[in-house]
Amino acid sequence: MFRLSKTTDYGIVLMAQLASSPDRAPQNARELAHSSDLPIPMVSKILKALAREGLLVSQRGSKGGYHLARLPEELSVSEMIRVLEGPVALTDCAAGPSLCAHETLCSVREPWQVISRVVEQALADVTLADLVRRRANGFHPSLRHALQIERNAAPRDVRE
Amino acid sequence: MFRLSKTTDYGIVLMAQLASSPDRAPQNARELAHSSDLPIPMVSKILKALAREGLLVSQRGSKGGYHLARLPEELSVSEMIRVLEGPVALTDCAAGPSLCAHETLCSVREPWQVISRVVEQALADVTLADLVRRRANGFHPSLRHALQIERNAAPRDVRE
DNA sequence: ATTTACAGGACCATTTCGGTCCGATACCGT
DNA sequence: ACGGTATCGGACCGAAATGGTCCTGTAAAT
Repeated sequence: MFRLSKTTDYGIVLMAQLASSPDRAPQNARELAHSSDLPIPMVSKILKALAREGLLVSQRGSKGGYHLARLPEELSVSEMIRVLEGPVALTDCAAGPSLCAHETLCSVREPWQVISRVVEQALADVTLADLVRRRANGFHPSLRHALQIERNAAPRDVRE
Repeated sequence: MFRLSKTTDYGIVLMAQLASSPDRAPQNARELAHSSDLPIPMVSKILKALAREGLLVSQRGSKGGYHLARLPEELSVSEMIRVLEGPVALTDCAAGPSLCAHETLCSVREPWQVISRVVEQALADVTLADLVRRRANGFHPSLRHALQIERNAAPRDVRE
């Protein structure tokens, strides 16, 4: 259905939760599960993955928990997705060579690579810090194009 | 895994196949299956869906087949995806209201809507005609940003 | 009338996804 | 040193989506 998996979705919400904590103190799975209204085992599993991949730092034992491994400004949405979901690519052939049997004779492969790169770039232009800002004003300049359209409420290509 | 489904992938390949046919004569499922090296039943199923949704026009009977309902220049990738896969949105909450139980208290919902719109815009800027061009030079101006990066081979955000 | 080809389904196997649970290990406070 | 907490790593499971096939009916051309 072309959605991010729940795991990724929740993962980013959790990262945002951590980023918006005022004192940036470590939070444990139970606290995060409570504040984001998600089941604890799920939250725990996702946090483990994020820590294993180096986006979070874990602290075991009593008074333990997780905190961000980097500043929210230094962490792009594209990277969070890549870590939880794999390389950003709309098709297998755009992710890497020899993943699709038809790639030698397929004419749309190159375009897919370009499109995937455009999408990735858009996701790379949004940081975790942007996500926790109250409004969308601080987004990267390259997103102004789409934001403009949104503000003017004059979509060009919405036929449904 | 954040990929388009095979159905959508194949569907777009088939559309490209139809668009690149020189005389734009209707082609039947068997021909298309052969030229794209995909199983006939699968191709048939996808073509039916595309016709039902109005992207293709079907002609029954002998000498029948499918042809494009619109000019390749007038058909965006975003629309093909929307037809085969549903609305372009990275999360449920970005697709529409009341699809996610947490949407009232979730802080990242607005950003997701913006991001989804950016992605959709990128996909809307590529047409079927672009896909069948031999090179990617003719893409929409708003994609130059990413294309530049590709040409210069100086990616900013590739840590893997 | 016969042949061709789409239309609309039902149908199925396999994988993925969302979610849970457990034993082991590490850390803190007393 | 000990007990309480909390993460770590992994197995595990049911349900749903995915990829793919097949069959019956109907429209069109010769």
